[in-house]
Amino acid sequence: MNIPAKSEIKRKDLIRATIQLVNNNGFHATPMSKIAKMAGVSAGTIYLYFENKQDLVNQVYIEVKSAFTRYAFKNYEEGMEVEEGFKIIWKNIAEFKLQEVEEAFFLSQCDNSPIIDEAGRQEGLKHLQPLLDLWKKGQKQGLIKEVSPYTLYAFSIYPIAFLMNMQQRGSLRLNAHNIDAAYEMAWNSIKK
Amino acid sequence: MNIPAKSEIKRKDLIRATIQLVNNNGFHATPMSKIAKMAGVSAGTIYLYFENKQDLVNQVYIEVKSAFTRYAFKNYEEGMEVEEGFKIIWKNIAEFKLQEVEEAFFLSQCDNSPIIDEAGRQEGLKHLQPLLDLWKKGQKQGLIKEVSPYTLYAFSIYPIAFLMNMQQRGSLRLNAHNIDAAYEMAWNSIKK
DNA sequence: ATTAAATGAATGAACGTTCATTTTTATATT
DNA sequence: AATATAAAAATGAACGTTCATTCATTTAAT
Repeated sequence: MNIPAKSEIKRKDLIRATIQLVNNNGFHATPMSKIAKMAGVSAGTIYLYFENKQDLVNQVYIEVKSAFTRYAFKNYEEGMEVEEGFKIIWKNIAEFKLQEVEEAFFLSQCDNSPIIDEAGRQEGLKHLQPLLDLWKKGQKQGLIKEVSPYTLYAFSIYPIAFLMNMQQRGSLRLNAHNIDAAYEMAWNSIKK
Repeated sequence: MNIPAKSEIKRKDLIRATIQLVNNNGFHATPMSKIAKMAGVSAGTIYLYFENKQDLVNQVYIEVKSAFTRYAFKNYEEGMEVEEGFKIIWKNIAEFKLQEVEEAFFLSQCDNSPIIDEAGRQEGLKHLQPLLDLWKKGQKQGLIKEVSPYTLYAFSIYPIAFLMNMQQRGSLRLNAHNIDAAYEMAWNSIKK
């Protein structure tokens, strides 16, 4: 196990603080001074780790997005049957959004607003390639509807974000039973 | 035909400007001075129509949300068969999001961020009641899955917002054929 | 003793909001 | 119809605050 350098600890603290504050107040209503205070450093220190505020949130976005992707493809291998593979990935994503609430909420806020510039967004999109490949394979095998990957994503993955938001607001309580039902709906919508 | 008072024209101009600017820059990155300039009034004038900035976006939100709801239930009547009624409402919502892009984009941004305070959000939620009633009827008749209305919404309505965002970013081009396919996916996910 | 890391007060730009003043509109008087 | 007067609407410069960023100085590490 690597012992992280102190500087790396501070960087993580800053990222954690940014996520929390942006979740609660939004990007522009989150002053650098508060981020610094929450991370336990002084205002100027942020600029040793990040160029400026925009660079800070870009880096946070990319970091969280790739944590998400790592989580999404846990236990998944390319050789798998289409339905089995999809189920694993779907459940991973659901689990991430329920376990890592702060990070998931941050992502959904970024993905639905102009906070992140186009460069950061492109960077974040790449990572879902294995899922797109799986869908393509499923379409070749006649298992999955012949619609664009965006449409498949819209009906099978995107709804998870809504469920998470509702749970976050206390309007909904998700348990294993609910999640199984939701998975069935996702699969029913994309299967041929 | 009513001729709107001049003051009402200015109010509408301010609302239109707010939608456009918040869509492009986000709420906090949209100064009152720019809203005023785009609406063709001076900064101080805004405060004759709205208490303050928060009140402005709250009112914009409520106004756009109720325009959306009116659109959603066009040609719908309570006596209808469940599947027919759902199809009409679904297509209305899709049409709104494709025709009234600015307004739809504004709503999706508000619904995924802390811009709108809880009061405004509650106000906006009420309006979907007829759809919730229709779903309840469908569940009684054994036509629709026995899951919470949030879950039904997540899989059948919420995806439309994603498709619209992608079309807005040029990643996707929606035509009548696409939309029919998308409707099938929505129905497949919620039907029993 | 040298280098690197961190600090936090200072700076200047930008913002929301106010209000004394001006401009426009409506009403009354000749 | 023309003019005078009052009321309403609109203006935009000014105010106080907040913010991102900088940098001379201090503290810690090597």
